[in-house]
Amino acid sequence: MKVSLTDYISITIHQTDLKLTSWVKEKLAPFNLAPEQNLIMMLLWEKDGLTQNEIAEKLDKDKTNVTRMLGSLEQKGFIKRTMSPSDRRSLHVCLTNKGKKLECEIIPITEEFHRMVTKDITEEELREMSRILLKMRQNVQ
Amino acid sequence: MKVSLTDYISITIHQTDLKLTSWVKEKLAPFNLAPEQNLIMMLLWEKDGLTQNEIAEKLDKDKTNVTRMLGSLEQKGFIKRTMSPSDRRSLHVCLTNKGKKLECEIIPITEEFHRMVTKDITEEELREMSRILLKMRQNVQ
DNA sequence: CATATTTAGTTGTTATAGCAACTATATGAA
DNA sequence: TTCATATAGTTGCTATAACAACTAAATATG
Repeated sequence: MKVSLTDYISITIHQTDLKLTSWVKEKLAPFNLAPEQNLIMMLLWEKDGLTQNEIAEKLDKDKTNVTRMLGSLEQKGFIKRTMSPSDRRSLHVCLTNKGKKLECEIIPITEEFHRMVTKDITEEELREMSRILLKMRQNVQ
Repeated sequence: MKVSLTDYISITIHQTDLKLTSWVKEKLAPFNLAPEQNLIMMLLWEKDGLTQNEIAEKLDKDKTNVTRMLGSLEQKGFIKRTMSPSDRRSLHVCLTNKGKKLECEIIPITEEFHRMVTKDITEEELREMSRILLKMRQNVQ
C-alpha cells in the first residue's frame, strides 16, 4: 500500500526541524547571527577560548563546517582565533568585546524560543520525546 | 542556571534529523541520488507528471529549491521537464525510463530505513511523537 | 480591451552539512 | 632519532535550505 510521505516519521522530524530553525533564523537575523553560528556563540559564552576541535566535538559537527562558521563569525567581529602556544596546530577561539556584548541580547531570544516551542507540552512528554529521538539515532548508528 | 545545549529539544531534533539524513544519503549515494531528490522521485513514482509547483507544495519546500533539485535530477537523466500545453508557465515533470527503473531498487532501501529507525519503538509512541512534533510546528507558526 | 495583479519558474546570495584531499604539526614506535 | 601515524585545521566540491529580485504568462478588474 502506498503511503503518504508524511507517514514517515523521519520526514516529520525533518520538516519540524526546518520550521523551528527558520524561526530562529528570522529572530537572529537582525543581530547578523545565523542559527548554527549562535550555537557556537552559546558555547563560547559558557566557556571562552575553546579550540575549533572542541567546538566541533561539542556540536557534533564536521570540522570543515566549524572552520567556515568561525570564518564568518570572525569576519563579523564576534570572535578572534589565536594559535595555541602549547600546540601550534590548534586555534583557540576567543570572544571579542562585540561578541561578549551580544550575549545579553541573544539569550532572551533563545529562552523565548524554547518556551514557545514547548508550549502546552509537558515535561514528561519532552523527556519521552528526547528518549525516542535518542533511540532513533542509536538505531541508525 | 546554564544548561547544556542538548537540553534544548530543538537541538536534539536537529541532530537526530542530521543523523537520519546522513544514513539515507550514504545508502542512496551508489544510485547517484540525494535524500531530498529521492523524495521528489517518490512523489513521481506515485504520480508521474506533477508540475514543479505541485512538487514544491507536497514537499513543503521553497520553489527555488525544487527548481534546482529538478535541474540536478534532469541532468542525471531521471526526469524530463516539458511545458504544460494548458499553462505555458508550468512545467510538468515526467520520469524517464531510467527514472522509472530506479523505483524497485530504491523502495527496499526506504523501507529498510523506516524499519531501522523505528526499531523497538511502538506504534503508540510514534503517533505520540508525530503529534508533539506537529504541535511544535504549530507553536512557532 | 487594457492594465494591475497573481502565479510558475529561474537566478543570485548566504548558510548549513559532509566527504575527500591537502598542509602543518605532534606523537609514537622501531 | 627518524620515520610512520595521528591530529588540527583548510580548501574544494556537492547538496540542501530560504529570501530577494527577476521574467514570462495567466487572470482579474476597471
